Amino acid sequence: MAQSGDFLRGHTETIILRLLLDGDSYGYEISKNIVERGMGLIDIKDATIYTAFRRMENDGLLATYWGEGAGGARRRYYSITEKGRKLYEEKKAEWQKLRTVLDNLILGGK
Amino acid sequence: MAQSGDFLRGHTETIILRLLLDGDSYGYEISKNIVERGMGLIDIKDATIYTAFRRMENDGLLATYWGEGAGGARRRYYSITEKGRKLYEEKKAEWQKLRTVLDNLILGGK
DNA sequence: ATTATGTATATAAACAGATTATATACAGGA
DNA sequence: TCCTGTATATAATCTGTTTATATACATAAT
Repeated sequence: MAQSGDFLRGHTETIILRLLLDGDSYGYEISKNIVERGMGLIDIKDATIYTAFRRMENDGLLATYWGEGAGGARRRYYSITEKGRKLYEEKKAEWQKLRTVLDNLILGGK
Repeated sequence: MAQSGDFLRGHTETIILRLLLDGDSYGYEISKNIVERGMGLIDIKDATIYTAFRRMENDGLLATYWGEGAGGARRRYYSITEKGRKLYEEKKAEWQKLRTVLDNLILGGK
C-alpha cells in the first residue's frame, strides 16, 4: 500500500541538503548514498532525485555546475547555498519534533 | 513548502489503526485526538480522515456502524478488523526501522 | 427570532511530490 | 556485439492530502 516514497515525501529535500553539507556531490552519488543508508527500506528513484534538484535549484537552495565526466558520463554537481543551510536547520529541528509526535501517535502509550 | 500532510502521508492509516486499538471511535473524535497529540505540528484535515476511512473500509481494515447522535449530529463509528490489527503490527515495526534510517539520513553522523 | 459556534459527516476538484516509462550517452567486460 | 554500470533528464501517471463546498442538528448569544 504505502511505498517508500510515501514516507520519503517531505524528507527528500532535507536528506539531500544533509548530504551536501558534507561537500558537493552529484545525483547518482547522492542517490546511491541514500539507498545504501536506507537499510533496504528506502528505494529512492532517479526521477525523484532529479526533479527534487530542479525544484531546489529554483528555490535557491542549491547551486550547480558541471564536473568532468571522470570515466563514464558527465556529472552535474550541486552545492548547498546559505538559504539551503538555513532550511536544513529548520527541517532538522522539525524532524526531531515530528519523531516524538509520531512515536506517540504510532506506538501509542499514555 | 512541506506541509504537515507531507509527513503524515504514509502514516495516517497507521495512526488511525493505533487509535482504534483502544476502542471504537468516530471521525471527529479521532481527528481531534490526532491534532491534540500533534504538538501543533500535525493539522490533519477532515477530508483526509474521511477519505482514509473509505479507503480503509474498502481494504477491509475497518468495520463501520452508525451510533446514536448523542447531542448534535449522527456519528459513524469504526472498529478495527483482524486484518487491520495485522497491518498495524507491520506498520509499527516499519516505523521503528524508518525512524532509525531517517535519523541517520537527516541528522547525519558516521 | 436569528446569528454564530461547535459537533459531525461527506464528496468533487485541485495540488504536489513520487513513480513509471522512456530517452540519451559513454566506458568496460564478456 | 551485447550487456552492465555510470550518469542525467523529462513527460505522463499515480496517489494521498488539501481546498472548497454542502448538509444537519444543538446550544448559547445577540
